Amino acid sequence: MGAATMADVARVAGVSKKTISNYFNGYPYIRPETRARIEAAVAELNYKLNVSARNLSSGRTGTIALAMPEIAHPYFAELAQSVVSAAQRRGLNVVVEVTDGDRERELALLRGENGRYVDGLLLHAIALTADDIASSTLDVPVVLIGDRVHEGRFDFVTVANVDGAYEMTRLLLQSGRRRILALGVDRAEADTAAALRFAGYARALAEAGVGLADDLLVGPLPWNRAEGARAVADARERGVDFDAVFGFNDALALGALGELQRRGVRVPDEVAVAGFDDVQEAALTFPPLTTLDPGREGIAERAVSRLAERLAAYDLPPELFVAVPRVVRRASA
Amino acid sequence: MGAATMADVARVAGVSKKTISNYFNGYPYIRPETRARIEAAVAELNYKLNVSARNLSSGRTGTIALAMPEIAHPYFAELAQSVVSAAQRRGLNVVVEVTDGDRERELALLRGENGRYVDGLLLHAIALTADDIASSTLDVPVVLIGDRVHEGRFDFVTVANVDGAYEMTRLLLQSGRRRILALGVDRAEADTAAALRFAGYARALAEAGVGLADDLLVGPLPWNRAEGARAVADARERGVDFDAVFGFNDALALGALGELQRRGVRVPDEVAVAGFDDVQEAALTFPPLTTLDPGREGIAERAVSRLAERLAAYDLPPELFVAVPRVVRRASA
DNA sequence: ATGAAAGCGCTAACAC
DNA sequence: GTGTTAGCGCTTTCAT
Repeated sequence: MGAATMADVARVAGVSKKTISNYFNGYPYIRPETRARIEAAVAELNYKLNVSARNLSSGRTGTIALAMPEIAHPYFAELAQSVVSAAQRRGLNVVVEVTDGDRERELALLRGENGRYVDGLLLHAIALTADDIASSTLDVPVVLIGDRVHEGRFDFVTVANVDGAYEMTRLLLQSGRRRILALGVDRAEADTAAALRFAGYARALAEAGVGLADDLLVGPLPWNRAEGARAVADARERGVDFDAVFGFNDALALGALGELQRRGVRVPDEVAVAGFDDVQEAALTFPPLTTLDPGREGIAERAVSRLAERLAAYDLPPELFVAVPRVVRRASA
Repeated sequence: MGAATMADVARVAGVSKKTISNYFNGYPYIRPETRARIEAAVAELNYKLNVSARNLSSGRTGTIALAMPEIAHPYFAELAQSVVSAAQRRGLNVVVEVTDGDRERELALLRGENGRYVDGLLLHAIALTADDIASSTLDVPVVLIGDRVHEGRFDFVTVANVDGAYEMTRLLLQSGRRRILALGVDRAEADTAAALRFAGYARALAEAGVGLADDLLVGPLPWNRAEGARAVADARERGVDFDAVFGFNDALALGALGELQRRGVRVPDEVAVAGFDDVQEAALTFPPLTTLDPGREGIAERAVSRLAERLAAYDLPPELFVAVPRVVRRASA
């Protein structure tokens, strides 16, 4: 048996292979009657274009890879959704690679260990160092997404972490809060989200003449909900006095919010709560969470469009795109 | 320039092309010294296997498509994660297709309109009819995932919706609840999740000698959080008396839970709340949500492994796999 | 354990 | 508008 080929379709339709190829590639100048004969032949033979053959011949795959630590986390799920939509709009398919935030897996992608199977790579790495990134031997375009700003060979799409955290902290200060529990602090590595968001927090406090208090800085810790809840429970147990919580991501903030409610603390009257990410759920809690919208759609769109540009034109200089988060004020702060 | 090919690597390593091919395909009988020369040549030339060429030559792509209505919804995000993991374990890549639950897009996939670009399709369709599915002209294996049981040409992986809803309703009845608000009811189409879960609910009530009350059946409505909240608000406004809420998915249940809290109704003391899906968040609310775990991991694993089986062996009879949901009892009911 | 040669099914250049 | 031809870079017999 064996599936029908273009040659078969050409024969049945009584035209040349090239015309069939034209048909499938959207070439406009095909006579309506020819077109009809082609369509009939395609239906008769149940012909399916062999994309592998096209790929080999054209040197492109029409596919990009999206690599990220995980999919199930709301932030990444929403990002993946936006990336896939943006890619679909451009006729690109998306292969999703899950790295578990494992440096080896991230490196493997930058080394192209699986061979050349996509036209480009969108990589949200979390474990790679600047040197790792510089050492890439990949021969297709790469666009990095993430928090650590890596100026270097690749395009980079990131979020204004410092400014975002600064704005949110200012909002809390303006509403009269002075003892703001910061969840997710980690100053060990300079360019992580944890360090950058802390920097914004610290800057706002300094500007307002409010001192940094060690007992209000919680971290390093994993940025998930359980830890957010635990941190708040802990602070209360230890008798730490605070009138606001700023979770450096929504998961931490939502965990904190839940724990405060469990303890009967009124939000925002007694304690205000703010997050960072604007995941869908943030709008749906009670009270809904005040947070920072990083502009996920914009990030995805920019990352995909930049990759698409590189697919078309080589030798573009690396570009840095910084999305500016927008404060989304809801009832929690 | 042009990237290096196997022939180049063969030349530099001083072996034949076939040996290079063997090397990349995990053929074990290659002398260590040969292997070393190959590796040196690969590094020197920065050679990347051309997967398109391999695909054309071998007639396989090593890639499957996962098509679903959306990614950002927690249920689908978690399913996608599990599918990608299961596929990675088998050395398969996953292309994610988003259909928006649009029948035309779902049909396009079953018609193979994009040509042959994957070895198989995992389709979580929500709009397709049995006829649509029967009309598929796709020439690669298809495994359907979903709520509507479609016995037919394709393998089908689903959840025991009736039994699950029955068990949960029994649990509520056993804890003394008699007026159970059912969220998401829709009896219009026989084999939808809405109809099946309702059937389980009704069966449990009947068995317990509790009558169906029209004012306790809410739907049809979209199965999201806002609707869950609205349904509860509505019921309370209208003075409907209920001592439990069974949301036919977690989104509805979580919306209901939030609304009850907003209104100061104690959960589960005054009203118990139960859901269906066991999304991650269900464990993290306050109180944590009692729900049904459909066994997402198992579903994903089964769907992928069935597809992998079909990739290897043709002419397997279609199989129906029904995951039995497990009650996860938490504090809300 | 390795080599030689024949395709896989398409695209792209160019001709008409 | 349509046809001809020469590859794209592998895998796969079949030999050795």
